[in-house]
Amino acid sequence: MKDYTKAQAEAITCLDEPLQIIACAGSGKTQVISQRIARILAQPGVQPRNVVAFTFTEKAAAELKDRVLGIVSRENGDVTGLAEMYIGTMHGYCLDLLQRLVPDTFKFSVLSDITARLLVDRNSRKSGLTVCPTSLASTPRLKRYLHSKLYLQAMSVLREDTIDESQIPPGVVAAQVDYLKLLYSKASFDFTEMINLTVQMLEGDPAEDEDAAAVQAHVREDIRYVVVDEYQDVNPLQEQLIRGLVQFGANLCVVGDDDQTIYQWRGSQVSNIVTFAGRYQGVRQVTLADNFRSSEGIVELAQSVASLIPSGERLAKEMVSAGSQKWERGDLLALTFDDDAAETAWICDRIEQLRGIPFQGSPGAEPRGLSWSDCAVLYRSVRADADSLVAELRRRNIPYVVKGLNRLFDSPEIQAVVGIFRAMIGEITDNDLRQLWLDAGLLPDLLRWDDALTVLEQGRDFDRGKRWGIYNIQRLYLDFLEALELREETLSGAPERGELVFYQLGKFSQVISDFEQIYFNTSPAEKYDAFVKWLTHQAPDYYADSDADAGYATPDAVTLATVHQAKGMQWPAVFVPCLRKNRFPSKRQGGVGLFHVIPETAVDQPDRYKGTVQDETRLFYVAVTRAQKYLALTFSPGHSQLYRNRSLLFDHCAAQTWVSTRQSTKPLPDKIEPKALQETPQVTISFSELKYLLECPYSFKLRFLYGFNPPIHEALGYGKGLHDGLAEVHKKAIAGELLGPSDAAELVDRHLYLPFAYPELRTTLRTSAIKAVERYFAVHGEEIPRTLHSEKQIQVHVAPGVTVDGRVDLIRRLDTDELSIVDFKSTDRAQAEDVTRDQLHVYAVGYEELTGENADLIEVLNLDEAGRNTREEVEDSLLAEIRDRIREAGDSIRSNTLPRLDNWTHHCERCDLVALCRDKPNPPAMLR
DNA sequence: CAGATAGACGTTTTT
DNA sequence: CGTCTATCTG
Repeated sequence: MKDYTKAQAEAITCLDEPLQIIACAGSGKTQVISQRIARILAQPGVQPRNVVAFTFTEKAAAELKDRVLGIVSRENGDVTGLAEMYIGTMHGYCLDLLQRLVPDTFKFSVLSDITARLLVDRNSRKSGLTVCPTSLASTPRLKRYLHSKLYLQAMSVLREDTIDESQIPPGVVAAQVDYLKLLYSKASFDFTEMINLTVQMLEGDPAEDEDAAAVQAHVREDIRYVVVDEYQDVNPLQEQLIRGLVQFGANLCVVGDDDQTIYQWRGSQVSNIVTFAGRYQGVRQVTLADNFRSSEGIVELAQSVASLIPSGERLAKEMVSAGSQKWERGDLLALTFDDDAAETAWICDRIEQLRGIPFQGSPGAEPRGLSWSDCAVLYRSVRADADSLVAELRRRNIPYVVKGLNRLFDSPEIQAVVGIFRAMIGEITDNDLRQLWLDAGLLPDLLRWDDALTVLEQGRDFDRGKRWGIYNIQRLYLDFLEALELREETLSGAPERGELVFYQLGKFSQVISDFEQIYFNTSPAEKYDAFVKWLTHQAPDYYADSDADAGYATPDAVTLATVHQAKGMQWPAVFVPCLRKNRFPSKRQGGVGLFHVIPETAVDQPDRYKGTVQDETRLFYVAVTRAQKYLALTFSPGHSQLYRNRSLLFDHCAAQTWVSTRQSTKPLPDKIEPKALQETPQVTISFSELKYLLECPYSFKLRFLYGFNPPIHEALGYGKGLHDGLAEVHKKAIAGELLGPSDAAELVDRHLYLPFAYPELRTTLRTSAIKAVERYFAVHGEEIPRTLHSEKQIQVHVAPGVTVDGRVDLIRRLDTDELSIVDFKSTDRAQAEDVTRDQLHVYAVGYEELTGENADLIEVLNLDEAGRNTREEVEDSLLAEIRDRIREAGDSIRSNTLPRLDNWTHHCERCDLVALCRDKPNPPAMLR
């Protein structure tokens, strides 16, 4: 405990009172939370499953998990059972909770922003979109495509915020009812509904609703400690969730910094954190004021920025520098330039100057030379302002990464791909298409073009068969690429180009999946027509700010990001350019907005959704506190009238004594060898991903790094439905309730969801599913009471930062008293889950980590009529070997060495993406 | 010099 | 559609 400050130690040891930790920037918050969780776990009688910790992002969760694991294994030497502690996002928690305890939701899947929009657009009336009234005189109704985003925002706000329902127009209420009806009829959650339904379960009457009773019983029995990180960004619905989880007396600890609230436009409410102590009884407040990240100059500057926020809207606190960095005159700069070009040039000059300057991460550490990745340029808007810097960095050959902006549809490669479908419906000629592909540099082998055209020709023929499912867009796309024999290596240009192009092609495969998931059951001609229209008019906008990070490897490059994306990060040198009036603080937005659907007065603190000067000040505070030592704030007049003047934030900073307004002419210290700080990224993969990785690293790369998806199969959902049905059987058995063959039809009807099947297939599959369940009861009925666990969540920690997680179908005690790990297998041709011995041994490793107990047997139970079951002993030698192989697999992801198999194997035979990898070997001459 | 009016312009994003 | 700026008007 002596490495901690007094405040930190107080936070760590306070386990029994409601605790509010106010953590200033760089105060070692994550370390404190992890240490506190380790303390909780060390108490006698506390099990890992008694602890729930929420983070804002998956990334933050991975980091926290790894820290806790590190501390626990160091201090206790044993991490058994830790997989049962939940550390993750609230969304993930709610989804998991529902799909464990509420059988009706087992079959539900989650819509992304994009697929939710597609669903609303396609069902414009049924979703309520076009019937939802607005207060606009000129646009009395919302329009398809144009307003689906706004409509979804309103649908979220209505559920997430504190709303005065009496003020909501009846038409809007009716629209919302329609929307939810559609969502549930499609067995889908949007991001809000996972939390909303969980809250309903937590607040429902257990006497009336058996699902609510099950959820509440679980919470009452298991949850004893709840920790909420980034508490300042919690919205009212999430606050309700937290209250529901602690309603039976669990301890609550919230951690946050009100000065860093930057998501109020998404509904988060600063007042949650500001009034926390007044809303819960006997709250202990601890302020972590020591900043271990930045120099005194930066801390003082940040303090002066925070003081611009009116005192009634923030918690009083005084951040102090712990002296981890030394402030020197000239580290902090506020500079003005005549134009954009001069500003950009200076930033590049400065980055080049700083490269190789000795830097110590903490006092006493070995100095290293700063490198590219130690510099970050943070914008209010990357989209609006970053172009000129990108051009200059490229001109100077300085490596850089622009976060979160990919502009997928701008690239000639994607335009060429879009051309395939435009040509298909006759919007452009085949010659135009060829020209597009030539211009994009995607035709290494012109001879193959005719084969590709044949694929197109066949695709155009809508009289091939009656079933709409055979007119599969994804299939056509992959066939087209296959006909061209397009390979990563054979593309012209620099070697990295192949990787870049494949990344784009893979993203496009994801675009097709998104579309086809919603439009699968549309007549072929209409479907292709709608696809092209969507690709030209909507998709570029939908995907404009979609995720662009390619894998886990971190390049040594300058980071360009928005301030929002920089949250939680730090760099030795930070640049904040384009500090222009109306940009930062940003001018308020016009346009058709939320309050044209929902009356402003019905919402508590409606200003959140509009953006205030205080919000912008908090955002700027976040930007400043990212810097460890060097911080440059710059301004040059923008091109348009609106952005000609200096930002008031810039002027405020320039007036601070710690800041220089002219760069010093004194020479910088002597340079040493630049050495990038290599952070080992956290790698978390699922069992199914691991399966691909162990079989063929390149197949893993194509699927999970590039994003290629296999075509949708009409029977998709069959295997899942069977699994879910049996899961309910076994879960009920654990609770003491035994189902039998007469329940088979009801089970299948509850769990089998076949969104892509045509009517005839649906009937066939339903019948065979019922038979399979009946057969299961007939063959295994007597063993059902021997269930120990069903759908058991397990995790394997192989090496620091490498986690594999997944679920084991069934764990049971045989009549021989042996412990058996069981995997169900069904012939679901869409997702032929081939369970290998390797994979089952991974389960055995996971089970051992979870319970400390060794499994004796691994079994595969085939649910098919003709299928064979297998049963074999767990092999200890294989267990050790599998650990090594997973560790290697983790390393290969991090270093991005994911090569093809050396030669054609049986894995290639069954791989549905093999066309993107290699040719089929020629059959032996005799067979030709 | 206050007030009216025309014209320019349009952010951030996890789950 | 709303906000900010420049310019015009009395």
